[in-house]
Amino acid sequence: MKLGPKYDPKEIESQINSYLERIDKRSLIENELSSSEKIGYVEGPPTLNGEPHIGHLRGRIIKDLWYRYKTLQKNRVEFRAGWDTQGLPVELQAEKNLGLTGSKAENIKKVGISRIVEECKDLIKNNAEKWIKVDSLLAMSFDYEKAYWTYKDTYIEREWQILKKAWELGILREWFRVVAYCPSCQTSLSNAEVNQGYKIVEDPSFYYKMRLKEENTFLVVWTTMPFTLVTDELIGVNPDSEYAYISVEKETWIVGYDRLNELMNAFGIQKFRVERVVKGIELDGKRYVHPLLESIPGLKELSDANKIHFVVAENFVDATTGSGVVHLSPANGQEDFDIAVKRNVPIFVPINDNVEFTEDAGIFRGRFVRDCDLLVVDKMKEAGGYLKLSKIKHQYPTCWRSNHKVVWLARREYFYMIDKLENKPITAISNVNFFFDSPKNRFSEIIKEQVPWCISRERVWGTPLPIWSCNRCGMKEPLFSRDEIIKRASKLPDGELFELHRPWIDNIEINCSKCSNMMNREPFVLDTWHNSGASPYASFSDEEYKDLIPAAFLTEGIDQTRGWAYTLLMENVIMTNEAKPPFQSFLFQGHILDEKGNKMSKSLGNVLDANDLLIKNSVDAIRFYFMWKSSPIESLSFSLSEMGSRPYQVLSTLYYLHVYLMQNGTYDKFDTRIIDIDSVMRSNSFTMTESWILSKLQTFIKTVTTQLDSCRFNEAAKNLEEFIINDLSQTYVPMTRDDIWDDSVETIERRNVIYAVLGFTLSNIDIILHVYCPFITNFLYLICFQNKVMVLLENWPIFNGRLVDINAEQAIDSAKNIISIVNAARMKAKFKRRWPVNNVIIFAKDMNLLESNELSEILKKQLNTVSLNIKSLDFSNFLEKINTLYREKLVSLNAKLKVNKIAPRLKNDLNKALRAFEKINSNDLFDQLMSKDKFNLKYDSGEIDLSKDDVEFTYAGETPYVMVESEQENIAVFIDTTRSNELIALGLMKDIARNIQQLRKERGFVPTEILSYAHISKLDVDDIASLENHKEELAYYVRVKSVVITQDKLQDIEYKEIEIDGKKILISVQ
RNA sequence: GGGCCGAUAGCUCAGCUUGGCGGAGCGUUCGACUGAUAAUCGAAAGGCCGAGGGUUCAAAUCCCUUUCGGCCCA
Repeated sequence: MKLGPKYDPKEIESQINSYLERIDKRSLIENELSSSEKIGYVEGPPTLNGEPHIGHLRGRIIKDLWYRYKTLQKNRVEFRAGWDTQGLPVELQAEKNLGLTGSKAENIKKVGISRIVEECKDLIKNNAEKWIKVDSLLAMSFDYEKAYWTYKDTYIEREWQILKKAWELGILREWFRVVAYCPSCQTSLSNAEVNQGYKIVEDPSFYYKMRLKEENTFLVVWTTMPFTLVTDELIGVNPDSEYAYISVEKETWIVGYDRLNELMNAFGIQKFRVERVVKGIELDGKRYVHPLLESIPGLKELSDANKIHFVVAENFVDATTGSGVVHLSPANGQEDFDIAVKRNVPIFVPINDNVEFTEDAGIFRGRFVRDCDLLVVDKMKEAGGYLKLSKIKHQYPTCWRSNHKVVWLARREYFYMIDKLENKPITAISNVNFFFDSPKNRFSEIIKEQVPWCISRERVWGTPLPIWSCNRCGMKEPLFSRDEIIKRASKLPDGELFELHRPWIDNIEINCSKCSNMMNREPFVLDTWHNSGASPYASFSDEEYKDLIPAAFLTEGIDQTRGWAYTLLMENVIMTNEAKPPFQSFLFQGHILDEKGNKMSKSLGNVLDANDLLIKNSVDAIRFYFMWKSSPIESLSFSLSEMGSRPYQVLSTLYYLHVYLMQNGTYDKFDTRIIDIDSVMRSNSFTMTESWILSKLQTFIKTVTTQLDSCRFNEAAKNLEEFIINDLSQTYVPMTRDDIWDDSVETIERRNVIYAVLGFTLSNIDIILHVYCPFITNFLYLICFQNKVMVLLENWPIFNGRLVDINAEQAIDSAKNIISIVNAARMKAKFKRRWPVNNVIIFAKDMNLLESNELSEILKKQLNTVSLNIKSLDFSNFLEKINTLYREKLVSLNAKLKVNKIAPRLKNDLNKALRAFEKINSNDLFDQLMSKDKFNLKYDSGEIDLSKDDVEFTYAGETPYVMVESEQENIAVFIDTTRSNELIALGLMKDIARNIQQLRKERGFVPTEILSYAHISKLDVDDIASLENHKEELAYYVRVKSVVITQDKLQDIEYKEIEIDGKKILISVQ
């Protein structure tokens, strides 16, 4: 590896990659950390249904940053990759790959479950390879050999142990879940599938009436799904809305008051009278008679027992649609179901797996439920409950595959009854570090909801639910391990090593231990969230689980709060049956958005491929940019051009700082590998500048460490930026540049001190920045320092109080301020910085720091001034301040009358007085005011005594001084703008030197090389004379042996024409 | 529909906890510096602090309402 003159990030990456391939990183680290404490990590496994895009990068960068940080701090991190392999997205992708476009049932019939499962496995294998490729471009440090895969039998068996625990604790039970069910595919749809399938469809709009039991009054009810009258259990009204009792012919009806007129219009009823109006809440509890009871035995049974068929007033009821009165069918709607549970009403579900009504539905038995709409309407007509039937078009979910309208259906499923965990989950997270308040609160809110978690899914590709049910007596028997299954099996068609997946697990025959009849496995696989949520336990051995869990640190996207983080917690609490979290800390990350702040999505076409980005751009810059731009919990709008600006500059500056050190150090044969900072500090050549940068470095180390500990990666990155660019590159290097330029033997010690301090500081930065940018830091470290085989084996810098020098920090910091202000004064005076100034006077409030000789030497050099005076000034009293400056003859004063003060006293004489005032001398006025506290102003017809309060003074630098003042910093500077011939000559010399240096660069000479001649021609006669006196200095500055000044061009010299202050001259160097 | 988060200069973001002259970096214009540098320095331009209301001597900051965007849930 070589430190080239040009920063080429991609070249660095390839050199570092090939270097690291040649060494055994893992065993080197293990060796280095053999006696260190082990800490645990669990990878939030990416689902392998697709390829990584840039949205995935943020999490991976944070993970790797954390790993490197902890490793440098000498922790042994078990840093395994993990892959989420099961679940619906994978299953759907597999079907797509197989070219299956039919319904689920058809697909299975066509190719069989085993073909689909094999395709799932192929697919995840392929995608994992793509992920690993992106990871390697990104320099992820994962251990892939020990990666966990959620579909592997060993993993599944351990996952089952959590189920077992839940079963034993009575947390796992059967219960109903209202699912969107596609009758054609005969499978339930996930929420995501439902959401993508909303369409405008046509449905019946059916109005009917139900008589109240205790009054001769009818409720007018509306539904778009007449078949649900078969499962009708309750009628809902809004508690706060108004309902009207109206008389129509001989009957009394109840309808929503807001809907009354429209409804009567629709029914074609002109003659009706509003009897009275009540609030919905008053109707609560009134019983009603379902007219079809005699035809539906199951419903009649419940109704006779007075368990159903009464009015409930509930907020969710919308009183502004239909009749304002809705019927509730818990078997066919989520809200209906929730209300039924809340009101302790039994759930009536006379529907089988084919979505047909069962025996309990009486005359409707055997019919597909949706086909019963018209039959129900007919029966209602016969029973006298019919009011009106029409059509309505509305948004309704359809199956994205078959286009069939989905049916909402209460299905028997398996649940974790989370409320049975009581307050264990919330206690478990009380001591978890979430780094920021908002995600912790959010997570707590979710945990407090305690909604039952449905863990079963009617799918193919997932962890099978290992519970068998007897076909005859209904006995349930769980078998939570392969051994148990083998023991109970009466037939093992695939042998003892059968795969723990469908279809193989379903081939096993088990007979009921009670009635010895055939048992069938409950036809479910587990929710894939259960699958990945089991990872802290399932991906480790018992021993490892004991040592590594709770894991030290986890991080995932903020969307995983209710996802993985939640399931991890619940499963661990179940597994331990204690308030134990599986993680000690959890950082939730905001999402990556596009440049304009829009979310990235396939439909918008703004998704950026990770592989592409990483191949085309500097990986260090990508990593640094992601961490630098915003706080990890905020969303991050990704902009390629922004990435290429500031983050790139930081890295490029760091690169050239190393180039600077090596270029100069090598010239003096300085060995950057052996730097003993303690002995350097004892050297006589160790100055305040060195104290300053080393002290700054310590503060920097302390701050950055704290910030990384609290996941303020962006703040730490901003500090890195500040330190590299402003402190090191912009202050330390310029302040020591002249010392390095000197190449005499006598000053070698001074130069060695600078090299050592620069090297020490850079090596510290290399280690700290390594967690962000592994390539450039390894590269620079290996070339310049190389204590170890790679940075990762180094020690994280520790704050060293012995290197702290607050005085030096403050002194140089204020010097920087002064330099800025003096530069402003130069601008004002149009005085180039290369021109030496005769004298600079600095007035400061706080003198202590500025009085050191060392500092004034630094200032003199940086300000390019012959002499420097530093004086104290009281900035708090305005008049005293200008008095001081005035006595020093540095300012000229200008006085103005404060008209609003004197006008009341002068009245009509005001103008006369003003004219008189214009004629007086401001200096005399000031003198008198200061000495006598008043000034007698005479004018035509009178006089007035002015006090200090009546006059406003302004001031400006008195020729030849130009003044700039910073009120904020309490500093005023004066520069003397007189230019003697000598100073003009010096300025000219420096201007020419600068141009010759530029020419050296253009002509490709190495900076340290001493050339033979510099030629200067076409100067004025005067300039030639004055420059002659500075030939030696010029030779020193441009590193040539001899400077030749001629009036006319010399032959055979290739000149370059330059312009200095409007004069054209010729220069050359060779 | 509910919960949480965000909105401040052309861009990216601090400031809000605990009210007191609206800030930084980038970008733009002009000028300066520079033999490590795509770095830096000076000056200028650039703002109804998303909108509306309230509390207060005083609001970017506290309270209420609202709009838009993001995330989660329905």
